[in-house]
Amino acid sequence: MTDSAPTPDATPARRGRPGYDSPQILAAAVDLFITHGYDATSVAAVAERLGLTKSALYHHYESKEHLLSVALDEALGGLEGVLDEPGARAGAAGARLEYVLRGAVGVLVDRLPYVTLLLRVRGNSDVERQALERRRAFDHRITGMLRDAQAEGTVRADIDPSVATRLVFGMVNSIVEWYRPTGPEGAAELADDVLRVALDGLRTR
Amino acid sequence: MTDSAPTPDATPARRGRPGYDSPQILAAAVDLFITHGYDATSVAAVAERLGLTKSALYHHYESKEHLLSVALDEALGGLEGVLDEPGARAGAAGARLEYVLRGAVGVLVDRLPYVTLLLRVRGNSDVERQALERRRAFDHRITGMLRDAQAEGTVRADIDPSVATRLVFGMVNSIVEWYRPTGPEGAAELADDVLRVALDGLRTR
DNA sequence: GTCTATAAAGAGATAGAC
DNA sequence: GTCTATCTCTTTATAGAC
Repeated sequence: MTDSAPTPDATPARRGRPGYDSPQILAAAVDLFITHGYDATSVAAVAERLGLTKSALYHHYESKEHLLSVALDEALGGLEGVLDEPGARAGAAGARLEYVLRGAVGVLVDRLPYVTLLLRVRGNSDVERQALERRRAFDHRITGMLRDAQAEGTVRADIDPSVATRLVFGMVNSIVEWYRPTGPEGAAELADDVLRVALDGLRTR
Repeated sequence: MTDSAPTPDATPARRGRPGYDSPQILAAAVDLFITHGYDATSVAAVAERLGLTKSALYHHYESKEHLLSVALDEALGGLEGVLDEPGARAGAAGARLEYVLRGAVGVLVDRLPYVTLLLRVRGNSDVERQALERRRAFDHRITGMLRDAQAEGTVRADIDPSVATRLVFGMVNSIVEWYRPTGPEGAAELADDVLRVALDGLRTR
């Protein structure tokens, strides 16, 4: 997706040493970043996981931070993509908000490791700060949508729209802490549960 | 709260060098752990923040991990304390659940840095794994409460109690990502907003 | 209770051979 | 595209003086 444009020689049959491509290396790195934390993960550990040396890895990615940057872009691109889909751009604000919530859950599940990594970024470098800035922009667009839904009367107006957005996306984002695609619950059911709680609450009526 | 039992000499008037006590050192360390991440924060950085040398700091805490351990205990003790209060132990399950949710928000706000740190722990050492174990035990007690509330009919039964607990506590926990006590919203108002969304949802009726 | 100095290990990154 | 070897810097932690 990111750097995987085929190189001039299409390497039809692989020979000799493994020969990883960039996405495979990225996936391994992200897995380690999530498990042990970005800072606690050494480049040597990523190389070892792949059965490579550090130097071989540096041939594919110019720095540890470059790995992080590509991974964060994968997550942010997915989330921003939801906002650009027709269902998020046309119709009543309440329906658009529902569409975006469902879409965000979908991206979370589809790109679980990348979004997990994104949600752990705290802004300790330029790469991280730029990612946080894109996250903020995403949040602001949702907040605007929720405010519109309050104005049209489909969402309760007794909560500040910014607080409501943060609470609901806090709930959505927390999915990365426990959801595993191998479990009994599918992505669609998960999204249904999220929408049930977010829109109608836990209380019986 | 943790190590602050007064030492034999009560040091009535301070003389000479700063002379920090353990809680002050802990607070500085936790602040840096949160800002830059535990792994990315060096002991030297903590010492520098306090105007001390590393050696002076090692006189108070035997290791970097000991600082983490005491900080996590501060957060876990607060959360576990809520479950031991009368309001969490007697009455209808729905009311107890509501009490615990409000109490958890209170602890989050009161001990914001410590709980923030707790919520970033991933289990990379014995100290972290023990903290995660205590968090899991806390969650299980809440899940039981929610299941009881479903049985008594005060909480909707069409969502798995474990999923419901995770979603609602995902929302509660996400507060540490943005809430600052200096802002316009007080802890009680925040808890009200959380309960509104968690129990009744965003949708108007 | 704080200091200077240092040990020992590991980090990110590069050079240059194959 | 991968290797070995190495550079330089930072890390946690300790020794021992004051």
